[in-house]
Amino acid sequence: MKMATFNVNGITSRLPHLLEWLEREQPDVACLQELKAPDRGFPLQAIHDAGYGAVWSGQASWNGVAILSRGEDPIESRRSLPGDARDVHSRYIEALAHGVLVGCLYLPNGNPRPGPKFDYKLAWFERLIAYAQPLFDTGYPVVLAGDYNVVPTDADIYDPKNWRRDALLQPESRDAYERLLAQGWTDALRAAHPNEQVFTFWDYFRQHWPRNRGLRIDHLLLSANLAKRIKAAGVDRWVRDLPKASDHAPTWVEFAMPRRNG
DNA sequence: ATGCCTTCCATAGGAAGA
Repeated sequence: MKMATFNVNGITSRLPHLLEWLEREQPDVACLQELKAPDRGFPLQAIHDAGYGAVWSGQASWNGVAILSRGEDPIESRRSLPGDARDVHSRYIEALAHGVLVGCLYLPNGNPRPGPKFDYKLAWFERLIAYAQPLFDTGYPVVLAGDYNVVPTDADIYDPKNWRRDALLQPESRDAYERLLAQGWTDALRAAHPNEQVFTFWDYFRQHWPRNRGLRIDHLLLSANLAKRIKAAGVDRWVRDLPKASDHAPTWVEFAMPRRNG
């Protein structure tokens, strides 16, 4: 059982890459972020043809999240994060897929800082922390996967020097991430690769991809019962190397799961 | 301090990303 997260940076532009990736890697569940398309622009037919069911929450121009599930329709349980009825950004969707409750999130970037966007990021993070605690406490198998827009430590970036003032490295952002983990969640990539640098994002500027100047900002957080079943975790870097690639690469975790009946 | 490059929306160039 393999679960992945992929910030596509535009589902319309990236559809050929998405389909090529699904075909080659066959994730059982895929969380997508930055659809940058309204609901009616979601390419459901192509995704069905690839063998996946989907739920999605779109928005014109910005944001937008989706959950794909191989061979079944995900059962949607929620399509926004509670705690602020005025927040209309499409940044959270949740569904039951392959026996796991999957929360797919696109946490606000927060730049420029200081300012209202950084305040929004921290407020969104607090809503996530408040929502995640009772979810963890249910004991249900849960994955909270997505683009967290947080570089957890200085080991998760090629060189923190030029990013020191960026919202992704702020002590407040990192503290919020660590408080979320302190509820009991396991950062799958960190757990599977405790002593090596793993990047999931390389920006379009300054030839950062060819020079492997990356950041780790896409994370899969696992409930306790899933964390003990981690078999492997990694990043599908070949997708970042395609022409006209997203600036993020698909990031995944594989579990050793008991066979389900049927 | 800003631009770098890429997306969307629209059809020029601005907003946003990170």
